[in-house]
Formats: sequence, C-alpha cells, structure tokens
Amino acid sequence: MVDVTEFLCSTTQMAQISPTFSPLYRQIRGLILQALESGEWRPGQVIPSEQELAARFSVSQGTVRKAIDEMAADNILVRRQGRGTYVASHTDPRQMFRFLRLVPEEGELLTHPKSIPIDCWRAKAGHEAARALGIETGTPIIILRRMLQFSGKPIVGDEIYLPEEIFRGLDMEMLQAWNSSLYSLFETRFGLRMIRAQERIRAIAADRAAAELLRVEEGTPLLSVERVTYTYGDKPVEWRRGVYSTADHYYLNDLT
Amino acid sequence: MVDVTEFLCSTTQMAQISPTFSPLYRQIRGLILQALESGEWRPGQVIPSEQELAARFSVSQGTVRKAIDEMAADNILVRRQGRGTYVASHTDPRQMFRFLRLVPEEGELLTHPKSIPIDCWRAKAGHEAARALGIETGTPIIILRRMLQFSGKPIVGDEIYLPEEIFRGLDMEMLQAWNSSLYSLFETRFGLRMIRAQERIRAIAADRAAAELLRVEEGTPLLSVERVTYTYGDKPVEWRRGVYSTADHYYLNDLT
DNA sequence: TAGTGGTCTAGACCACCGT
DNA sequence: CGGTGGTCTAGACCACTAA
Repeated sequence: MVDVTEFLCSTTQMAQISPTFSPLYRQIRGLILQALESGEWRPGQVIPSEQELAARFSVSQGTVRKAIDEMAADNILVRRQGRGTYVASHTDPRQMFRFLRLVPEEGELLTHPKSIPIDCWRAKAGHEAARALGIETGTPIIILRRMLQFSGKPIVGDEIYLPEEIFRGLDMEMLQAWNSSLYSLFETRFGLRMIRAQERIRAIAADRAAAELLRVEEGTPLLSVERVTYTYGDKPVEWRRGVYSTADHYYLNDLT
Repeated sequence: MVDVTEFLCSTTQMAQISPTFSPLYRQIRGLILQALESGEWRPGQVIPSEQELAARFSVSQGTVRKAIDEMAADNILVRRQGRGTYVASHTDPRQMFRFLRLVPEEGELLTHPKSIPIDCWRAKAGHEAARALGIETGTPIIILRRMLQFSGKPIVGDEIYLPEEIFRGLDMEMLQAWNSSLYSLFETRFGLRMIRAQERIRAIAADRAAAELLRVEEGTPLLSVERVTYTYGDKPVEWRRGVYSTADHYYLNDLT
C-alpha cells in the first residue's frame, strides 16, 4: 500500500491548488469508469474483485468499496453477494424498461410492454434536436418512430432522434429483428450504455397522427414526454419525444 | 464497545431465526428514527455527534456513520462538515418546494412560487381519499383548496385531503397567516415531517372549475397530478389532486 | 471449500467551522 | 483552538455462491 500522499495527488495539495479536488475513492471511481468506457469490462460481465482492484490501484479495499458503493447507487454497477460485482446492463430483464414510468391502471406490473418499430430514416439535425443532443445543426442523425403496446394495445408513440455517427448501421431490418427493449439493442449492437435520462412532461391535445396511432379521438389530452438520455460523462446520445395515452395508464413518479 | 454478538440480536441468530434480519447499522438507523419520531430532536436542529451516538448505542463510530449515511441519502438528515448533523427541514429555503417538479419554460429557477389558499373545510373521507390515506371511509378529514402562482400567474390548482386527527386546528385563518410552503407549515404547527411522496400523472381536459382557476379555455389539456405524501414509517398523511397548466411550464423528472 | 461481497471495529489523519 | 464530519487504512469475521 503506498502512502496516500504519493498517490495521484495528495488531498492536501489538491485542496490547495485546485477547486476540483476530489477524494481518493472518487478518483478510483473515475478510473473504474475509464475502464468501463474503454470496454475493458462489458455490460453483464463481472468486474475484478474488490481485493484485485485495490491491488491494481494501490489503495485499500475499503476505498475501492466506497467507489463501487457510489457506482452501484448510480446503477452503473450491480453488487451480488458471494458472486461478484457486475456491469449493469439494460439486457437484464429487471432493467429492461428502467426509464419507462408508465404503468397500467390495474396491476399487471409483471407484463412487459412490446416495442413495434414503425419507420426509420436518415436526416439532418434540426435546431431542437441539435440543441438536445449537443451537436451542430445539420449533423446527420437517424430518426426512428416506434409504438409501445401494453397487452396488445397501443399506448405510447415515440419519435427518437439519434446521432448517425454513433448509431451507424441502425435500420428497420435491425429493429425488426430485435424483440426486446431499444436500450438493450443500443447496448448490444453499439456498445452504448445509458446511465441516466431527464424527462420534460406536458399535457397536449392529440393531433391527427397521434390520434390515429393510439386510436383515440383527435384532441384527446395526452402526455407529451420529451427525454434526453445520457451515457458516460453525461454525454447526451438520444433525444425522444413521446405521446402517452393515460386513459388506462398513468405516469408513476417517486419523489424523494 | 460490547461484543457484536451481545447487541440486540446477533447477526447469526437473526439470520437463522428470522427473515427480517437486519445488520447493526440498520438497527441503529431504526433507533435514530425512533428518537426523531418521538421529537427528541426537532427539524432544523443538530443531533448529537457521531461519537456521542456511538457511545449511546454502544457501537463503533463507523457503524453510526453508515446509519447516518443512509438517512442523509433519504433526505431525513443533513450533514454539515465541521458543524454537525441536522434534522432535515422543509423550512430550509432549499427544501421548501422539494416535491414540486414544475419549472418555468424560461429559466427563473430562482424565484419561488406563491401559495394562495382558496378555501378550507371539514368533511368525511370518501372512498378514494380513505384508500389513499389508509383510513376508514367516513373518517373526519380536512379539505383544503389552494392555488400556486408563478410570477403572479396561476399555474397550479390543488385540492388537499388531510386526516383531521393529525391536522386538528388547521383553518383558513392559519393558512392566510402563513406565507411560506404548506409543508413548512405542517412541520412547524403539527410536527409532521414529510419524508417521501409518490405521484400519479395523467393528461386531462380542463373542466370549468379548473379552466376558471387557471384562466385557460375549458377543455385545455392539463396535467393531473395525484400525490400521496408519507411521514415516518411510510405512513400516508396527505393526499392531493392537482391540475398543472403546462403552457409555459413543464414537469421535470430525472430518471436514474 | 474457496472466493466473493457485507458488516463491524479501531485508529490515524485531514478539512471545515465556530470561538 | 477544539470539535465536527470526511477520508483512508487494516484486519477480523459473517453470509452467500458455486464448484
């Protein structure tokens, strides 16, 4: 174990020379994050044991533990007692619709919704999409429309905007061949792990397109849900606008 | 420091005899929670130092620390380096509208909304209210209507259902004399600390009452936000139904 | 049985705060 | 300056898993 003051930067020095000081366990977190970004450990796989990581980074097991604790709280890693620590994955059935807050009015939390692709084409980023994705207006993007069915009924319509640079090769064929969640597709085919998202919700009246898709009257109040999804380093990689029918479903949100 | 196996229940014994086993730090958390419920330390006040609590409960400081860590993550306690650990309070300006997710379309996150009481009366719990509050139908309750103004404009209308037993004495006079958030009033006058809440969100069309209150056309799509708020022990103590105008505001939600 | 994460302890030192 | 929370370490033992 090296002396703390010799590692990376001593806490004392950092505190004095820089306002971006961070404790050792946060630096370790950064190193683990780096390894994850580089693809050293893939979603669903085990990462090395705490002891091994402690040796690798020349810190105590307790410090590695605290770093992993934080990352587990952020849903980046998953601890499994007796087995090891795993890279979180949207392919895990329990994480599959992690960001979907819509639930049926009557129970049925057990049944997963089904994603039906409608169409998919290439385009150039407009003003709004560019701002949401943090790219230049005019940058090539892929636009994808899909529907979400609960128990066979269309409840959600989504229009999804993706930077073409990251999602090169995504097309209808690939979408139709995939019968699971979109994020698990993104993870599996493009190595993209979604860490967090932010939604902006409004009430709107159904326009003709939405009314036809969700089989409701034109003008029916619907939830408009705009979502920006972020990968490592808080980089936005997806923007979507959705319309939710809330006749038999509601958006459930826990406030803490 | 007593031997762990002599404290409350040994982990080994508990694991064998009971499925409700919990580690020491979680039992300590329970004891601290008990002290909070009993009113031993009030919102905004300092609680004893980690060392003192460790001595009081005959465990190590590290174990107390872990208990407090959890409670700080749950917004029950607030740590302040160099000063001590405080009981979280809705009277704190930063916590005042902790559960309100509605934000203006254009910046202005700095300005707080203003709560305007409309009326307040006693009634008996209907079926819905009783179910939400976990009480018998017919139990005396207080119903309170109020409006929330952003920059002077009416944006939210709330109908709030409160068990009369807990909120005895709440009336228009008290409401009008209070020019801060409702939860800070509840905390100050009724000793009720709100820990968490759950919201169910739907899109609805404005009925006449909502339209008049929020000064929109009848039929305008609005957010319907139902909230149940819980105090210690996950006891529901408030049910509210709100309508939000989302023409110039939106409901912001972080997904993790 | 070996290896992993989970808990608990004890002690050292640092950073921050009020006096 | 003394007291508080914050970080880091080292080591013991427990609980869970898989082979």
